Amino acid sequence: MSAPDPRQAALDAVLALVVELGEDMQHGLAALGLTPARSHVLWQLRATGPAHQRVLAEALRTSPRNVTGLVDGLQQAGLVSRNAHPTDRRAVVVALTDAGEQLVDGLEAGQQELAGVLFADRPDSEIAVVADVLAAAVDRLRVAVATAPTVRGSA
Amino acid sequence: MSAPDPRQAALDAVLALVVELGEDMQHGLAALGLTPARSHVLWQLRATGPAHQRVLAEALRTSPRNVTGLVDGLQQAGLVSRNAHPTDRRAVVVALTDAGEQLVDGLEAGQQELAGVLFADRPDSEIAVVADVLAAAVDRLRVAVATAPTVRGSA
DNA sequence: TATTGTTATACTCTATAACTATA
DNA sequence: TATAGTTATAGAGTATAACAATA
Repeated sequence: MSAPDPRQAALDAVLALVVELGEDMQHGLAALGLTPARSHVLWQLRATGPAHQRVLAEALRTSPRNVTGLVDGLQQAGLVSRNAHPTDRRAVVVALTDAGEQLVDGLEAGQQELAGVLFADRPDSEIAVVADVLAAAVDRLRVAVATAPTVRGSA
Repeated sequence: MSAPDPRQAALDAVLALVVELGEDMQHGLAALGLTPARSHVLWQLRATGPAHQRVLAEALRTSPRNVTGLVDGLQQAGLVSRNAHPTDRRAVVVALTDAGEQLVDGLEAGQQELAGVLFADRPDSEIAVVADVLAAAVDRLRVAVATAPTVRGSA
């Protein structure tokens, strides 16, 4: 379609990857009885260890109400447990169960495998450029979002 | 965190960009009274012209039932119209209204602006590498998904 | 008999507001 | 009075199944 702006082409590729990646992830998670939102909770707990629901809500950038629902589902699936806070009887501490921890380990293994599939047959030098440029893009986007209310993409 | 596999680093950057990009898009769309799913319909209609709902369902990889709901919302917002099919009285042809077309134009302009923001201050040579590697990654992912049921990522 | 789109039903994610129990 | 988490309510996205109209 007539060689466009290289930046536009790069963004197009990113967006296409987003779509494809998102669908594959969703299918993979569904096969494990998970949803993207619930897997976020698991990843977060694994990164930070046991956490208050309020802290989880902030980290996931969602409402406390939503965390209640997500933790409900994960607890029912036996992937997390709700524990009493040692000093604050209002607070709930959410922690990964053994099954939950095992499941996230599996997700991480899948992710590494995925990285291999996506970038196979490409020299490390190119991959390094991609990682560098995209990491910088994330930073720029964060700054832009913080400055202006919204930069605006689409999908 | 100890220099990891460059491929893993690149995937991490992609995923981080996905999260940040996704949130910004969602905010931008919400400001226009849109959702990601509805904007997909608009983009699709713009790419292909007026379409049957059944074709839309396939293109969006969702159920016909879902298309009914999405088109309902867009029609109510005055962005698309439902028209009779010339020969098949069962079928409904969905088309962008002028307002809908205008809105997608605006989305595209925002997308181009976004591409500029993300990749500012980077030489074209690097951007070209990124576009090339990511486009290849999308292809590989599609093949992998078609071959194995799911490659598995996470989020 | 097959196809198009709909209604019916259900589940998840998300958000806001009101409420309870603590602090 | 403020905070943590819940219930109440509502809208959107998605999926399956049953159904009407048409092919």
